[in-house]
Amino acid sequence: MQKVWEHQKYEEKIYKFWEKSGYFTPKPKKGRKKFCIIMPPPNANADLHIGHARFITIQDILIRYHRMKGEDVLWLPGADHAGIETQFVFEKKLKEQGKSRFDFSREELYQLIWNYVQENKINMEKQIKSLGASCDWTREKFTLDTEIVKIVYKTFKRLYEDGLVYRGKRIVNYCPRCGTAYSQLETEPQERESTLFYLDYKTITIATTRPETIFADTAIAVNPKDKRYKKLIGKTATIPIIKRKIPIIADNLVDINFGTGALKITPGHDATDFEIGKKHNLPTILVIDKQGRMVNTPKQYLGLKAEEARIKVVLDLEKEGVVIKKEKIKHLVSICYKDKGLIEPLPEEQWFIKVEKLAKNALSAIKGKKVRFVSRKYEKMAMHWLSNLKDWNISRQIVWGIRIPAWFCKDCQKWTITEGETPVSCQFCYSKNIEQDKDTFDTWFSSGQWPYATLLARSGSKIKIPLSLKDKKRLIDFANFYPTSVMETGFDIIPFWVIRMIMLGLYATNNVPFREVLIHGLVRDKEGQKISKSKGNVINPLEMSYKYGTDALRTALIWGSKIENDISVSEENIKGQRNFANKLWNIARFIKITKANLNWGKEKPNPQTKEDSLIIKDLQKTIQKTTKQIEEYRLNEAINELYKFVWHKLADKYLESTKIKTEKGTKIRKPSISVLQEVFKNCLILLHPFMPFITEAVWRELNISKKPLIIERWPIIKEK
RNA sequence: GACCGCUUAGCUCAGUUGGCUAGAGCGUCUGACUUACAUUCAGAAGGCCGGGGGUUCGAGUCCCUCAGCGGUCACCA
Repeated sequence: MQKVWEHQKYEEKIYKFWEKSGYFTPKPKKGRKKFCIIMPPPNANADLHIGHARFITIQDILIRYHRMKGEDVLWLPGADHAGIETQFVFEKKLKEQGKSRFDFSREELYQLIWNYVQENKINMEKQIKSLGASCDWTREKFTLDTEIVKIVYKTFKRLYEDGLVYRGKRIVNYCPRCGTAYSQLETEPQERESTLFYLDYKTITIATTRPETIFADTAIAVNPKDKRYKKLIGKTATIPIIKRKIPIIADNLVDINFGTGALKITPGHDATDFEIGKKHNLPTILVIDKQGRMVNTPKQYLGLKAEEARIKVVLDLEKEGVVIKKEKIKHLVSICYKDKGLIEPLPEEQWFIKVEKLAKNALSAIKGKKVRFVSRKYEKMAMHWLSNLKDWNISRQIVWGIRIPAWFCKDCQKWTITEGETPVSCQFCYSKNIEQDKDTFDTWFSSGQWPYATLLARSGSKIKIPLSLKDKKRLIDFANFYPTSVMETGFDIIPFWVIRMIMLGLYATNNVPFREVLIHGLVRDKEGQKISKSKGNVINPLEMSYKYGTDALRTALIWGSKIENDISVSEENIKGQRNFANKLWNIARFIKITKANLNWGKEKPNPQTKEDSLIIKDLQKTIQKTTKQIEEYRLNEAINELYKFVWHKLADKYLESTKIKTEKGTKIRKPSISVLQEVFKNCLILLHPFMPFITEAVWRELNISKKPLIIERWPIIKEK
């Protein structure tokens, strides 16, 4: 054995050995406990970052621990096509080459992105492997795999038949630059300073920040409780410039204290106004188109961008003398989460999921502890979201994704929904004049089905959704591993992903997709700052793994903070863990040099000195403690416990007490060897989930067993 | 504005049914060239556990309150 742990010589070989031997692939037996984690599929559009490394480590620790307990363990890896994200990244690349998506046909563009993603996927798999992830690559899934897509289609069709999917005209969050609508979740509020204009509508004065939309006004609303305006309800007001008369109506959505308490209603360009307009049967007028330019206005504004039009309109209003007051206010506007530009609320025909019922079922599953959140704060977050959800817009006007299996009949104006196959004709009037919707599904609609889709996909497509018990006999993976054990993921995607998996899982399978939810915090830098490229504090996990060893990186990623909390990681931390790995290596080396590794385990541990008894007692305590800590997901405490035991109790104290100096060199007291073997063997077992490479390497170097460590049994201490 | 969380050593953080002298890593300081390991060893300093009040035999831990920080949400035009 070399003087120091040289991880680079071992890691790749050991990983290949594990994978080739099939230890990552479960061979389920009846009656054995099952443990399953579906890996949150990383987006197949970039390198792994330190955050990925952390969650892969956490999941691998749990997986290895349960595997060593002798359970049937499945960790299913995957990759996400990540619709908008990926198309966005790809378009950026095109831009660098001086091209844009409009230079290609739909098919060409799809193929180009496909190739790009395939490349990334292979790269990503390599990176996950280098972190020691013991996931079952034979079951790897991609969100665009044929089998997965089939299941997504089926779910969509059934939702449609159940009346839970509808096509409706609603205000959507349209980004004129991205050329697509977004869901409620994909917009961000941003504080902006704007001018609030008080405009004279003859009978009443209103306040608005968007005077360019006055041409789309179809009413003025006041609060019914507002004494100032009671007499005016039912009368009319007059839009300046175009002099159109519009009714004054009452609606309690209007805030009495804002502006003048009178709100101009523009159903075409504002979500609240759209709602009010619907309630009062007001017409919808559009004055801004999808490119963000003015339409349906007096000639002088036509074709202008909305913000340019505003300046011109204000000038004209001032000329007319109807601007009563101007006031600077700070208010929140919606911006696109991708390009940070203004979102234009527009009424659009899109596919929506009615979420009320689904959310209600998800809520009661959480309340009934069918899904248990390990951390209470995140449970509250999920419940808060579920209680406030709006209908989910699942259409995206992009190419990269699963195309919606809906065909529009130009003759009878009805939609034919299929399970993916192209219909011969309209199912209502049999016209052949049909055309498929150009839109694709929101990525989260497919990843929301991930737990059951991945487990079912292996069994072929002859699956009915919802699944019946009869199906289960045939569907082995699904029967064995669903509901999965733990969903381990980041808090930022609780609303996008976690709650939707619960909703869709319950809907499609009548069962929750997972029993527990473990949410991890962010990786931060040494000072606790968020990691970002612009701050220049990026920690590259692959570089660190290469420099200090994967085991060191892994332990550093769970060291010191609770899983659910943010963690500070620095190169010094990783170095410190590298030192620990080296300490472990050198204990092994010492054992080998002194030939204390011969006949490993032949003799039962036979404590003779008080140090012998003490270390055996301490070992038992450590086993008990760490087992409990892992069970309760307190991985930081477990690794700290093991660190202290190995370094300070075993190496510093016990090992020193067994040394005898002879003329030929240092030896270990013979009667203590059996004790030392017992203790060290258990250290390797307990550390294996955290530091899989070095423990497996040492296990082999010392010839402890013919069986590899990865499938060695976790020790059980009987409680007294 | 609403909801949630945090405040413990110089720094980053543990401390889960309230109970030994409040811990870890890093950092700092003193000493050691001795060895399986200098990626080492022996030791030390450093804490009114944010402020105040309460419950209790006993509070870092439970309750109330104040302050500071952070997060999530929100239709205020």
